[in-house]
Amino acid sequence: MHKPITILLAEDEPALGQIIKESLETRNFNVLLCDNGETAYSTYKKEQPELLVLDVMMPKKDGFTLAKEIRTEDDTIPIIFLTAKSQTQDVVEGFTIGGNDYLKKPFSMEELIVRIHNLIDRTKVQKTAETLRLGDFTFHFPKQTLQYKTEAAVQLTHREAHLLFHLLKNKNQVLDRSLILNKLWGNDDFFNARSMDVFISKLRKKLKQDTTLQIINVRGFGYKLIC
Amino acid sequence: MHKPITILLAEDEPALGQIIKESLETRNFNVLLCDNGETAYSTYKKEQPELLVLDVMMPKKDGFTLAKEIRTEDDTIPIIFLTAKSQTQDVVEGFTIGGNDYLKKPFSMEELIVRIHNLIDRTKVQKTAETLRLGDFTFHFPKQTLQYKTEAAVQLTHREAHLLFHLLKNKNQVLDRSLILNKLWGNDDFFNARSMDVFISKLRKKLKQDTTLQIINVRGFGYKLIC
DNA sequence: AACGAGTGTTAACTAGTGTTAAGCGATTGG
DNA sequence: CCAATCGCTTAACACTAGTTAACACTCGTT
Repeated sequence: MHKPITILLAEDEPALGQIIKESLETRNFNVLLCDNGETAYSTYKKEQPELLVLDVMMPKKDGFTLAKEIRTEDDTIPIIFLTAKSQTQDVVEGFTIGGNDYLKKPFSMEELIVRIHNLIDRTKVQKTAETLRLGDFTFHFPKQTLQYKTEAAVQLTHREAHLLFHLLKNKNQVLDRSLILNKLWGNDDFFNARSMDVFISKLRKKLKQDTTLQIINVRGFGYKLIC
Repeated sequence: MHKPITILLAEDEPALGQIIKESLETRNFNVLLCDNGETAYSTYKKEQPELLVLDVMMPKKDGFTLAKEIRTEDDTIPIIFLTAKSQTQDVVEGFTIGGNDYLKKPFSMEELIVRIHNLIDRTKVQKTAETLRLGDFTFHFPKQTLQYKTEAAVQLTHREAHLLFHLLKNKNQVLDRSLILNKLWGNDDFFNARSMDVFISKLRKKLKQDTTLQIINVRGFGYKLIC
């Protein structure tokens, strides 16, 4: 059993807010209910929830404005907007950028729960893929950059970055050849294996500034990144 | 306390105009009263009010004509029309699209004030929803403008704006080439793909003031906007 | 109708990326 | 110790993407 996820729910209509809160609680979420944008903001600051469900039309501070403020402090937290039917499609769609979603009222509780799970999964994936330290290097996987100490960051190619990412994820363990080949190339035939050799060679070259790092070969099995 | 909102009131009947003006002023609005369409237009140009209350029947220039002219310069400003009972229903309703509302004479001052507040809330919500943050840039999709910090906003073309919008909507994720091509160009043939390359190039140029932003290529798949 | 500004497409050239090939080096089991 | 296999490295190649400029088209103005 995982520990419950805390959701901040801002909804000014008391009856609806209570129904949503209770439904989510039966799904083992921890729900903080606020009835306007201002208390929602202070609750956010205090409790640091993992996800926000915000009604767009609220007294004192509307959902979009609130979202903007919170986004200046955390631009990865997933947000679901609850919108009245009067809201035009494209205005709302414009706000679905980057970890946002929206739901038109009236909606079914099932829909809401599905979207909550989607967003949580997506951000979990993203979090594992941030900046990684690798000896004297800083490896930023999303940006595909590799920086030696404070020197200028070197741009890696897509293949290089993914290969390094997998090696790093399994650092100090043997990483199976065919496993990577299947994951990055789709299959582990002879030619792809040769191609991978080339990339291992390239990575070694790019990592040799830090002599404590080594990609060593385990004949017949795969590679091991020592660090 | 917020700073007062400026309302342009165009009403040719002096007594009525004065009553409305005074009522609104007690509600802390700043009211500019004009008694015909032409002076209303020049006052609009000079003062840039946030909301318009226009009598439909006015000497020199009627309210609808005036609204049309103003809408060519600002198509989001909320407008409330004051109509005589002689006005047919559908003519008036046709004009309520897009941030407009209307009120049949005679009306109560309360009604007017409620509608003013509604429209102002609605446009406030829209405005915050429409401006998107992108690193140090502010991207306004409907206006197709891109502003670096507090510098003057740069006008984007239609293609540039749409492409950037989709990249932003899928920020930090790979956005499939053929998906964008089908969405923006209609199909993903060779020539459109070359055309898209050109726009990616243009966007990179326009975004390079903020070095934390990058449009990186994922060979064979598409692009990823890092921010 | 002619013009010009602005926008998007096509074309030509350049740069970058990943795959294939080939030769050499290392490791291991017989 | 030698042969077979596996891995390493470099370079050539094919393909994808990037950049710039020329061209074509649209639209509003004169």
